[in-house]
Amino acid sequence: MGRSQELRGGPPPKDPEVFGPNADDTGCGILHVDMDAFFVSVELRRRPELRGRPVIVGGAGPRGVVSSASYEARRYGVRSAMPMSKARRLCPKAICLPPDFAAYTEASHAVMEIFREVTPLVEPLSLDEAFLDVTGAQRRLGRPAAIAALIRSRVAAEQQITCSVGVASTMFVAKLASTRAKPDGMAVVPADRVLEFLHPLPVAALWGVGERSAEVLGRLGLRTIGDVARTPVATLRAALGKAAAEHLHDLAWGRDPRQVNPDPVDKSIGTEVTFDTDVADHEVIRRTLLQLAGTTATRLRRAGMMGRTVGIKVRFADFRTISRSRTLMSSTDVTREIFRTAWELFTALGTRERIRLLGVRVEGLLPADAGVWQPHLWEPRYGWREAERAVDAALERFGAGVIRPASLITRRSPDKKRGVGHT
DNA sequence: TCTGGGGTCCTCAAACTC
DNA sequence: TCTGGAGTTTGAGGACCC
Repeated sequence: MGRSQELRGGPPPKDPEVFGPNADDTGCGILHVDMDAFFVSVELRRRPELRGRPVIVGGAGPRGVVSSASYEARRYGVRSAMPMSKARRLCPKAICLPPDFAAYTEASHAVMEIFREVTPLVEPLSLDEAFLDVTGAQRRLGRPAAIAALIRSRVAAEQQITCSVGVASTMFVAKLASTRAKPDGMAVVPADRVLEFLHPLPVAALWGVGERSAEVLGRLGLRTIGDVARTPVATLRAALGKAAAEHLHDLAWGRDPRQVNPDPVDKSIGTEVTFDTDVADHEVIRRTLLQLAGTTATRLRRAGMMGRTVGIKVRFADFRTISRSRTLMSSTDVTREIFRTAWELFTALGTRERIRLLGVRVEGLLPADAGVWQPHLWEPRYGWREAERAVDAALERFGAGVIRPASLITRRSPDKKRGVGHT
């Protein structure tokens, strides 16, 4: 969940007069709402006795990372995406909780529902943040800053979660503004003061600049967004490529043509797993790929989508990561077909190396009812697809785990992270 | 220190098509 | 029929986002 505040927004030069809640919000129809330490906040609702204490939500296994940290834990240097082992070292007193995505998803739906009562133009970015275009809601609900305040108070009152809101004329600036407002605050960037807001910020605050690009820009002597703005696009292009150069130069001048899109379509669906300990046994790998294919296929069917390209991702013990993919004759959402392709892609690698992570992904998605699915000539009218749909229905009714491929049935309860199917 | 899992988008090269 | 070039598709890899 997000990069650290230092990297993202730099030291926030808080000036309530200029970028505070009372700044001029004329023409600032875009809101970016970001929940504060969302996963932790959801946990604290049901465990209020933990309030005020350092709390970390993260993977419990030996290779888990921090998903969310309370502000008390952040004081010790704990950050999201940090290995849990390091987080525990930095803050031994922290209470560490395993993630409960079902609870976070439910809380997220409730919050998004509040947003949709304000405007239909809501674009969720993840479970804990969303863009809202409130341009059309102003006659009904008042100025953008007033709408932002309304949202903040409703989320706090109805969900017992604080959030921060950025109010601006573009999505990019609204996002930076919400970062500056954290925690539990609001920032307004007046349309005529965007450059004043943007240019002192570090280059890493630009959307699309991560560690690598920041390093490249640093070698050019570019430290702030203002530096990027004043650099000829041709120079940026030579360093970063055409698309990135033009994109960053535009953002640096406050130009962001994107509009809030309430119906973004999924382009791929996939599942991956990191083993607790590296695995070289091909039988374990085969079973893991079958399980990953099954999960992916189930998610595809649940989403009503099919895809034509099947890909695998393999991360070796030394963290080298490769991917392989193959485009099929027609789209699929069938476990057997996805697994068969994934296994063929894997065996074609001819590797015996120890593996840390395996992933299966299906790309090139189309709605399943788009009529693009073509059964093969030799495929029976009612085949695996129908069988798997029946399994979906049974799982829906009787719960996860009641049905699974015979090759995944083990005497022990399955634990994919230890390698599927040790018997 | 030792790096999750879900994704998107871009670049580049090779293969393919016209 | 062969060939070169342009455009498109595919596949791999990497950077980045939350």
